[in-house]
Amino acid sequence: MAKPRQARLTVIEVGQQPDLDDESPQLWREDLPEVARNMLTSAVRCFATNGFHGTTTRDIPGMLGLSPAALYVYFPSKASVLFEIIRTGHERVLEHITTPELDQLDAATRLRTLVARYTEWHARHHVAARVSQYDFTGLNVEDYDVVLELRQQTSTIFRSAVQAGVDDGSFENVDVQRVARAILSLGIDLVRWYRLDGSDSPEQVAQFNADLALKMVT
Amino acid sequence: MAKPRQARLTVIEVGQQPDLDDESPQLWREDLPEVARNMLTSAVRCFATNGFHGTTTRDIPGMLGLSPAALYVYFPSKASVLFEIIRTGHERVLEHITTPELDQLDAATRLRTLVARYTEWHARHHVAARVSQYDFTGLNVEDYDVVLELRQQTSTIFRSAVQAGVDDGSFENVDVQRVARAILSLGIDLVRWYRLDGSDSPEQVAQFNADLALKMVT
DNA sequence: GCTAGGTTACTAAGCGCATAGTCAGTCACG
DNA sequence: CGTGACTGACTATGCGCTTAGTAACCTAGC
Repeated sequence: MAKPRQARLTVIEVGQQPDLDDESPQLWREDLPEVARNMLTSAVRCFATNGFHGTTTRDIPGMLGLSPAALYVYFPSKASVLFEIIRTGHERVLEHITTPELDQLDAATRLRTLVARYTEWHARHHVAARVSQYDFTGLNVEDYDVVLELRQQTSTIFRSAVQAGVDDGSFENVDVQRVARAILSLGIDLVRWYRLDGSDSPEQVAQFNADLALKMVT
Repeated sequence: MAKPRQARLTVIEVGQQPDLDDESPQLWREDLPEVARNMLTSAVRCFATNGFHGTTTRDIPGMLGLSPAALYVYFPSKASVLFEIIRTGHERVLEHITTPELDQLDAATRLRTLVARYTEWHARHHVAARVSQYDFTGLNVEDYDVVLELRQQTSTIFRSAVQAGVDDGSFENVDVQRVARAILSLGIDLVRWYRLDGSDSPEQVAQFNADLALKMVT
């Protein structure tokens, strides 16, 4: 029986509170070392619980049973960990709602699909999404700009979908900007209260929000 | 001409960025000294910009041109400042949506009024409301419980209003819990993006959200 | 099979600075 | 001369980050 490399007990179980359980651990880039990906998962949980400024550089590796210095083996700074999380989150949600077949659909189905996908993603990754939304201001200026660009691309996709339905007459003549904002609000605000162990499955909230979006435009 | 008591220039103008301008300064308890109320206004702006943990005890009195120690003349700790802000915010919004004549109205008008009032309040006090929503987790346990109670009262008012319409048949047979949550989301998520100097007045967003709420139940 | 030399994956210790909070003291005003 | 309003100077602790070091493992040569 091999002697364990690491004598100290890992405290990763502490992070397994039900409200911090989601699919965020599967989010990270494959080319990162496994420990780096664990570090991001740990950081996501710390940031989601205490915020970026409320989390210390000891907390993040500490959750993995590693020493404070271990963080700096994989990341140059605490801020770079935050950026990696938020950028990845924004990229993933964008690629999840961007599918080529969407343009072939009629306006109503297109909007339904978009809202359902957006909502389901936020439900499945609500811990990482919470960090992406709430600790946005912890980013430094250059990083902020990168993320802002991704956010604007996302908004544009929703506005276009609403606009398309208004143009072809299948939706009412609604205020496109405001309706798109309201639809995004429903998806984003989910991260404030959603729990995977609650009564609503990701698919159920997704369907519910898609229904609401359709009601908003008719 | 009276020599100014305070030689140092006040930096209160720094807080007058357009996105930090709202009616929060009128929120505080009348029985607090004027300087204490200024301190709360200053703290609201700091917390809204950098979060509770991202704000130092020097920042808050510093915005008023006062020394670091001045904060402790009016408040026992930084955490007590946060609590005063969040508690006051939650109390004020609750008293703003709780009006006796509401029960006399038909279900649709009642819901419209409720949503419009809730939304308008969040628009007018979006800076304080942002702190109330985002720095919620900075509270210690006892304080958290006090605020949670106020939040639950607010939720209940919305759920009852939706339920009433379902019961008397003026609304569709919707999922009351989910619809109420979606309506609250629209009001709360406002604080993430709303600016008083933007294109939407508080009355306009209020009307828009009230319309959306009605669409959700029909 | 055994070891020298190199590599991987971390840690122990701590530096310098920032931060929350304290308290004796000061100063304008009545 | 007292009082209310506030400050200067301070302390103890916590924080982000660095650096030199090391245990465990891998590989090559004999």
